[in-house]
Amino acid sequence: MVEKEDLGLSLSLSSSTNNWLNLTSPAQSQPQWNALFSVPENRLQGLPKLRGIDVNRTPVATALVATESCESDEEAGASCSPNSTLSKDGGSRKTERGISDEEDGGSRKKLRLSKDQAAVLEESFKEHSTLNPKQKAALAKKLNLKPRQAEVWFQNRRARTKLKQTEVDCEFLKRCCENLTEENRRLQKEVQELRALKLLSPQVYMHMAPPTTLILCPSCECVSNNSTTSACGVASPSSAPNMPWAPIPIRPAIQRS
DNA sequence: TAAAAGGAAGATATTACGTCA
DNA sequence: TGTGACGTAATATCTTCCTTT
Repeated sequence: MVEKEDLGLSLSLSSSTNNWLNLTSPAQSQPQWNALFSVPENRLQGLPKLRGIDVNRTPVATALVATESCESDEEAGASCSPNSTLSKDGGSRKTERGISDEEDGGSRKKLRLSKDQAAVLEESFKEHSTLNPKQKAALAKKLNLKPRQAEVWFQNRRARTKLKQTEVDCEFLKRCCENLTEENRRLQKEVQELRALKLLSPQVYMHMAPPTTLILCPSCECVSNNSTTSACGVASPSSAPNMPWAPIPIRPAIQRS
């Protein structure tokens, strides 16, 4: 699968049809996601303490053992979650074996990954945002985690990346909207001025330069007033006669009588 | 060859826990 | 010391893609 995070700017939230809108934006310069998501040092420093408990061992690890059979299934390619159910009222979960976490000896606990574990995961994520089963197993083994934990970390990491990207895209579109609104205002004003000019002195108007023509590039929809190439560099009709170019006269058609 | 069924994997929504101000 | 906000691990469910029949 194409890594969507690498696609520059795309607003679509669906997985396979995210090419409906592609805009040149600051995001194209590939934001430094790792900088955006880097965990503040001061936050990490407190993590290993955790009241002196090695979160990867007890009692969390003990509770996680309850899902061990599930993990082994997963290694064979099966997923755990569709077979488990959750009672919404108490958060008491029953596994496919019919044993709730509480019956297993503990409610849902969550561990904090150590600084080193997080760093390794981050490094791995830099290389590839998804894990194949082999990579998952290797990474889990390296970090002394369950494969499911590595998988979950990557899932959440992808979600965070996408959320951040969406925020950036949203900001960019806001700015686009503001710019277009301003441009529209300016053009409206220009139209009014030209209309007034035409009314007041038709002779001066007749000697003005011909209207500028904007070219709409069909591939990227950028607009250019260059007669041979669009802003994106795609050749215009004169050099590429097969391109479905659409010249846009920007000055309103004013009858010259 | 098209269609239905089923599974795998990722995306998304939500919950729950730990930390900090 | 209690509490609310926040980050994030974990879970549940949905969606998409691919393979098989």
